[in-house]
Amino acid sequence: MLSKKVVHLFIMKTKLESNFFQLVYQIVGRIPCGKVVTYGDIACFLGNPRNARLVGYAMHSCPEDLPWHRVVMKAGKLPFFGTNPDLPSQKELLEKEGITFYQDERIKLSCYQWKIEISA
DNA sequence: CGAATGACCAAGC
DNA sequence: GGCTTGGCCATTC
Repeated sequence: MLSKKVVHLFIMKTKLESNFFQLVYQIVGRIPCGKVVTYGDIACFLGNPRNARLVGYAMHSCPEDLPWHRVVMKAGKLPFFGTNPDLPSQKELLEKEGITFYQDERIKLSCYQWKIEISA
């Protein structure tokens, strides 16, 4: 986990939009290619380990340019299995980045989980 | 301001 | 291992 100081700085930085959602968006937007993050990790990073649900709620109304597909559940499952026929499914997007899955559509978290860090 | 909502999580069976 | 239950708390209505 990160030091509280880093988290504090990060929050200060994004204080303009002190909304929980905005912070979530900031983090998701910084996820590197080929990596994934869990809802719980994001919640932890923001200082509220129990807010995983809110993170998911934030994703529900996320901007289109956000790589939301890199956010997965803790068990490695995909939270939102492509309901939109027009858009590529989350699995497809991840596979395109070189991420592979088990047969049961679960991701290999141990390999791809990203340690959240904010280095400007 | 109170009540409902939710792309989650951990514990229990 | 999978399914069910309760709790969490910011956002919305």
